[in-house]
Amino acid sequence: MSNVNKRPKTVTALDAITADLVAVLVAVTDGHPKIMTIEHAGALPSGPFQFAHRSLQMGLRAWVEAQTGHPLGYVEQLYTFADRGRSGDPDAPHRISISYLGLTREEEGREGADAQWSSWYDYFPWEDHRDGPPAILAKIIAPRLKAWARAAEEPALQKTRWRRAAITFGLDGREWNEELALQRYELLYEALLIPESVREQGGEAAVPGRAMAGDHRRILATGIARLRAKIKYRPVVFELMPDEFTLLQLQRSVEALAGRLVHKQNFRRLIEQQELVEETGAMAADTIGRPAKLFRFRQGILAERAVVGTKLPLSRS
Amino acid sequence: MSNVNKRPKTVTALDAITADLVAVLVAVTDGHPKIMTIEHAGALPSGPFQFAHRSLQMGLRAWVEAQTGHPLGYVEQLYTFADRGRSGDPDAPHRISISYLGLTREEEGREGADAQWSSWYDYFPWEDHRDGPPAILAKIIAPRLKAWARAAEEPALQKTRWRRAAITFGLDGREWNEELALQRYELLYEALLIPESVREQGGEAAVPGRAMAGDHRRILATGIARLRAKIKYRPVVFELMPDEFTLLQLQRSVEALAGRLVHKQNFRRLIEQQELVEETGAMAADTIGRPAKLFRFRQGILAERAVVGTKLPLSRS
DNA sequence: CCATATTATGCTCAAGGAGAGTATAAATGG
DNA sequence: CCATTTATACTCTCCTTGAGCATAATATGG
Repeated sequence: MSNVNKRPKTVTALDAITADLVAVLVAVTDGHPKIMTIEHAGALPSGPFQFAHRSLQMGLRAWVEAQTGHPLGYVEQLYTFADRGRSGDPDAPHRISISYLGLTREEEGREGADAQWSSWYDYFPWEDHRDGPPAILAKIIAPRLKAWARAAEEPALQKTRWRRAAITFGLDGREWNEELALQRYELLYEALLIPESVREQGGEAAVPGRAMAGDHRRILATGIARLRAKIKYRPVVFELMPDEFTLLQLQRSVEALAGRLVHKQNFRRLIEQQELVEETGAMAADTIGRPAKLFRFRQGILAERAVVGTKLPLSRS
Repeated sequence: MSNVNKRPKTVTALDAITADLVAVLVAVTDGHPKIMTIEHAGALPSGPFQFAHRSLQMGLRAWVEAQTGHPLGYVEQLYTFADRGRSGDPDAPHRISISYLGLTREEEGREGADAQWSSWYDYFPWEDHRDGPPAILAKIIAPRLKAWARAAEEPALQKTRWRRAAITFGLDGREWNEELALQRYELLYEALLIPESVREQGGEAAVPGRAMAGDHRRILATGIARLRAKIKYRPVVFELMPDEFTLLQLQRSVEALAGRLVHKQNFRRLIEQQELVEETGAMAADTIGRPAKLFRFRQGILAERAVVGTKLPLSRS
């Protein structure tokens, strides 16, 4: 153990490592959760890591703002990937990818030629349960996972596999848990049901859902899972909202991210009792039905809530 | 934006980056939360990053087991630090530190010459509230933070500073929140009240608590905060327990990590109703008072609970 | 003008969970 | 036997949460 803390004194070519940033930039535009993509919606924005800033956070912030013109509201580090074989070429220089989650608002005409906003459900069609469980689940995913489970040699493994599938995808009468987005992707990956794993290890059919370069879709799944967990106890949704909004718009944004519906009255109760918002005095125009009050996020509450906590109602049942 | 995704083709010396792993290895020995340290308890175990494994997780696992002989139960990535100026020398090769949290059991005679187990409250004496708020809080920390707040130029900033201090440290009648360990460290760092920041930016007095090399104490604080949050909804405590244990021993371990006490009866109620444990049939020997039943962790439940969730009672009041 | 659709908003209720307290049981050491 | 210590079983109350009912305010089509 005594040699563990010896730090390398020199950097040789053999040690060569490159690091880059990968960003999951999220916005919600009238009920659609979007992510910034490049390469014809086939990759997440990424770029070589620069040490020009005091911290990774600030580096990412500056980088995103320079590249996209979007100010970044909330930033959070997601995960650092350095798995061998990510590039496919064993002699390639080792690459570490540090991924971040960032929240913004979609703004018109800000994207570059290569950059665009894409709905994240294009990549994960099984994740949107706002209109009930998507047909693809029962029709395609469940049967294939069952086949995968049955393909195991030992009966014990068959059972374990199927139980895992049932838990993560809410099959066999189990509840759907929207926070398991990453586990679901990883399970499909392991079962060779998505192009990314088929590409690497060879396999047959894939499940619907747009693929991405490298492991970008895994990174996106990580971001979705993290954000879905976070909105339940931190007021991060507000970063995605315009300055003024109705409570229904706020609710729709939460639902868009969570991929499931929320009880309207209870949602309002929770929002109001936590004093997260205040009335602007104005009413929403151009709406169907009874006009709604406009609200704005209470800035004063931010400092406190950012540390402590907030609750949003997302039932598990 | 179109140049964002261009990956660097060659690695030049200018790009040189080194990566290393830093581990927060936690064990609990009869009520004392311990971490593995090296360099006379002045640093966390760390070492150059090897790409010899399929993933960072597995790399860390193999590395820790080789170095310490400890099998690693639970492993979780904490954070990747790459702040400029971490080494002090601006010409030094850039270093990225990927930190991990690992849970084990302390075992006799396994440590190397340089490695030892240290109580984590040696580094964060203000974090242990099992015997009520530590005296150091009211006597030393609160006054110094008040002075720091008052030292601000503008009255508004003074107020903001003090409010932040009060929230994170539970002052002014606010509740203590054990999960804010990282925020507390960062606040003290910012207020130049700990050796690490004084060392960097110059300052006066420091608050009690052992310092560590580099930003290791920040990493440790990150690990503590993460673990304290995690034990409330994932059954990770069991990784720290021996094969058989009494419910009180289990409770004491939770309390050691959380740094606060738990209502005994409610703790048992929650543990039992979740079917996390099963009786071994044996009773604890060599105890004072009425002998307690011995329990073991229900292995069967692991697969399910690892995905879903568990609750441990840690009141906020 | 009225019926209908659509959204906003206020209120109630029942079940479950969480925090806290009481009471009793089983051991040990004097 | 008594004090002490730990184990274990219940109970009670408050709060939260999920869910539904009822009503208000607007627009539209007939």
